[in-house]
Amino acid sequence: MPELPEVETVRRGLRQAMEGEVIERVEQRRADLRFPLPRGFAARLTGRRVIAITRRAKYLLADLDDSSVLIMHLGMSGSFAVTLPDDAPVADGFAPPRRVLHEHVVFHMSGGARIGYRDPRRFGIMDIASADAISAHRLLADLGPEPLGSSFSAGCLNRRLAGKRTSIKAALLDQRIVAGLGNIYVNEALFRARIAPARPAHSLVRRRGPGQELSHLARAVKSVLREAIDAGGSSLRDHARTDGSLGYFQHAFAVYDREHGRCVRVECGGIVRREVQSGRATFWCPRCQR
DNA sequence: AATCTATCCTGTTAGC
DNA sequence: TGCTAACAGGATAGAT
Repeated sequence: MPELPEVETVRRGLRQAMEGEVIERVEQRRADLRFPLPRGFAARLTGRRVIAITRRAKYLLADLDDSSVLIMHLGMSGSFAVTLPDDAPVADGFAPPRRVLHEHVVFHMSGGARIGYRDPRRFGIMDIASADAISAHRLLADLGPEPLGSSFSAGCLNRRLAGKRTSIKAALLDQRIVAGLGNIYVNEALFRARIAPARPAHSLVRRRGPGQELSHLARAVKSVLREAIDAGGSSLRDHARTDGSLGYFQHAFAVYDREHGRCVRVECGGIVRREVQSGRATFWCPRCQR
């Protein structure tokens, strides 16, 4: 589920509960998620103080006080739930704590927070790496620029899309070109930029530097991600903030999951279409996206 | 080299 | 109501 805005929302929640605190205990309830958890996973984290929770693309990174880094990816269905000591249910004796289904890892923090990682489909990832080699880690090494960073721009797209014969939609989903977009936000950004998803990527490239289309596109990517972060992400099925509250950017979708809907540009009058493009649902307004 | 396809896994939902 | 099939926000190994 989670794309960059959802991961960023989760990061902000984890900061509250983890930064500056010591991981006092780790419960590991299965040996693997998408990949096997590293050897000695719980032992290597126990007693470590969390210096910072950062994000690279859709990866969450917990910098620890021994120069190691806990790398976490939510895959399609991963979520974190933070329970603070104050949240403890009043002892009325009628609500025994029910074991959460598909909760695979639990961190118990020195401040009393309980942080449960739940991931029904188990496409998520956890790994521990050394801080000095973090950007060379196999999961992070090939990632393109952060779309909200200063290195991502129309000029950057102009260079990276040159000669790409694949569709602009597939290109934006490629984490090597720009890192953090997924299916929802690619659809939304292309709508904002009024670019048809099936356009060959190279057809947007201009020899002498980025043209209007890529300028619009770079701006659209940034604006849709910023607005989604401000809304706490999009809650379709799995995504919730770490306190359980829902994001609400799904109400702002212009095209995603709006097949047969009227184009939100009222003067357009087009009808949103859905088509499967390289195996993924694509939504767009054929009238204003060209 | 670039680009597609199938696949990991489970839960939800659309359709019969 | 109950069953089955299709589909889901990701990423990648392997085929072409």
